[in-house]
Amino acid sequence: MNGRFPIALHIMTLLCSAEGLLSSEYMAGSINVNSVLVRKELSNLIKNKLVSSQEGKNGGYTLARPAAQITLAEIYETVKPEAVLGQAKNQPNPACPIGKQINQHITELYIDVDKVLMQKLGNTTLLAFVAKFN
Amino acid sequence: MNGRFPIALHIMTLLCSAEGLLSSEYMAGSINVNSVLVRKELSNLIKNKLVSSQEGKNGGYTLARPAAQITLAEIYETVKPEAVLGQAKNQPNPACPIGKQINQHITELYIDVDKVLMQKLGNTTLLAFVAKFN
DNA sequence: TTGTACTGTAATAAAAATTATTACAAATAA
DNA sequence: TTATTTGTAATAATTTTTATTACAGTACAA
Repeated sequence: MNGRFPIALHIMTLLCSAEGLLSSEYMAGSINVNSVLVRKELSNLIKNKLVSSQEGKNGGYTLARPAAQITLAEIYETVKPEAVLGQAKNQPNPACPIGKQINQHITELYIDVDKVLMQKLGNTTLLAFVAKFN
Repeated sequence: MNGRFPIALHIMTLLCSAEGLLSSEYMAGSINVNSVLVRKELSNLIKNKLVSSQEGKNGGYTLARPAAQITLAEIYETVKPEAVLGQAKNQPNPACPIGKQINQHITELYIDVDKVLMQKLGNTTLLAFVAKFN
């Protein structure tokens, strides 16, 4: 697993608590990662309609919708990996009766786990998450 | 995220459906990864009392307890990463009011998510998981 | 209309994590 | 006592992640 979700959440938190537009440079300063990485993640958030941007001088980024209407599930959705609990890159032996079937059963398990996870994350709005900050 | 959980689950599934002892070499053949990696994961499963081993010729591995008494939560526990939904390696800017606090709030969120996840995985025994195989 | 400060994105490099390989000591069955 | 297996360390190869550099395009503002 990588750091995409924490970074996306950090971005969304910053945007939620900001007045106007924020630049990727400013956010990179708060998160403490490279600004190109921030813009890449923002580009992804824009594609998913959670953020909107304004190009040009004095441009920047802002939430596309009210924070009360955005859940953590939607944010996670934008960075969600193929496999919730990890994906091995091996190809199990098709000649083995277990190896032949295991990927299918893991996939089914992951679908169930994902459901539970999304339900949990869907319970918290971005606004509620940010409200916890002092 | 890495492939440790699928591999650990594959190991446990093989052991569950086996009669006697299985060698790491055999399991590596089914999983299709290096046998040293399998032994490393087995070593971890042994440390967590889910597997026991027998050294020497004709040695191998077997479940330490009946599969009906082992849940997927216990298996996940043995490979669980620090951060369920990913960990960024950045150190957020302590001079930023958001950056200063975000890690604490992410940690709290992760504790909640972990609870839900473990509950879900705790509902399925290894025996039940393996029963799905044809 | 020109300079400045942004976004957007590609290409590449650096760093970190994961997996594979090699090697060998120790155990135990035959 | 030989063969087979676990246990583990050291190292190499591969893959993934993150950083850096570069620059085109947009829009504001003097």
